[in-house]
Amino acid sequence: MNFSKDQSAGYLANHMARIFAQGLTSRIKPLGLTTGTFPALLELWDTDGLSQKQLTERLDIEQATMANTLARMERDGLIVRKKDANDGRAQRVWLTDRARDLRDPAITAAQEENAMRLAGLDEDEKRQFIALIQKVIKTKMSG
Amino acid sequence: MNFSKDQSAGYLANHMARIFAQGLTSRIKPLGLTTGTFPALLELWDTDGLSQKQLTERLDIEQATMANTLARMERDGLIVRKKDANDGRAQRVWLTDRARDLRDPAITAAQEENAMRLAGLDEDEKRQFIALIQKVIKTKMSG
DNA sequence: AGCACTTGCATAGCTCGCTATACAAGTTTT
DNA sequence: AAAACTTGTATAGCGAGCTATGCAAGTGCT
Repeated sequence: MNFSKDQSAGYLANHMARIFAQGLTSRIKPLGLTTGTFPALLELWDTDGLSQKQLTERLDIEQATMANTLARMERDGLIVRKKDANDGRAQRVWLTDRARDLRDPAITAAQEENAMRLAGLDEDEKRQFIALIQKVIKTKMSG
Repeated sequence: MNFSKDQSAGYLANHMARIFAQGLTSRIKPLGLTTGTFPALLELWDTDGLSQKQLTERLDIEQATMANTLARMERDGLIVRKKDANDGRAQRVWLTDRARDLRDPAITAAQEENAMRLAGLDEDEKRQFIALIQKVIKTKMSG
């Protein structure tokens, strides 16, 4: 039974993700941000005041993971959590001014990281690459 | 400034890696294995008795991460660490019988997971997918 | 031989992901 | 209205990754 890690999609996916994560980590560290907060920030920059439930749905992240991430974000002054007026269970998440101000530099950092990592691919390859990953992800979401 | 997470290579890479990791986790849990040990096991199944240093180099994993992973592996009876005879600093890592016996079922599990996740791609797409990820990884390794 | 330097590993402490569990606030059933 | 169920968060505890730091074992210079 032969198995080469360098031909294994799962291994390669993990390796590549670590590389992206390390790069983004160092780029956004000067902003006082960490990678785990990024997805939540993207959603909130788009539509502020989402509930924790809505965030987990949009990001395919477990509820417990989101709760912990939001706790760190609140600790670090990026968000405030307020009880929903109509539903005493729900927590609505609101960005602070600081978080709003970080949008542009943070997105720039992410774009730079993406561009650098894909520098070895031509335009066609980049499109294919994105499309293929999306397809693999969709295979899970639908199955 | 527009930025869509679903067009961001870094975000997609992270998401895809999480999906692979969750799938493999559940598949190898019955074997008493976790994903973090998998890369080290692959190397050791191929050539037993590597040093910790050699493992970190072959897997592009930080030394501290490897030390922790090996500590868990030793705790779980997968490996034994023995001082190198010629170099009192180096630890050589040796598989236990149990770890050797797990090779075939573990690799089967990984192959099944890979196959399932790539089920939505045709043969040509699979080849392209692997090749593109390898290329992205290589961009880091060379730069 | 003695000193500084390098190398291999371990440890501390953090983020971020997960599962399992608890619990209070809603909702439905009876 | 009370009981049973569902839903939204929080917490505990673990794995896996990282940086920073410490330290003992080897190497090199003088």
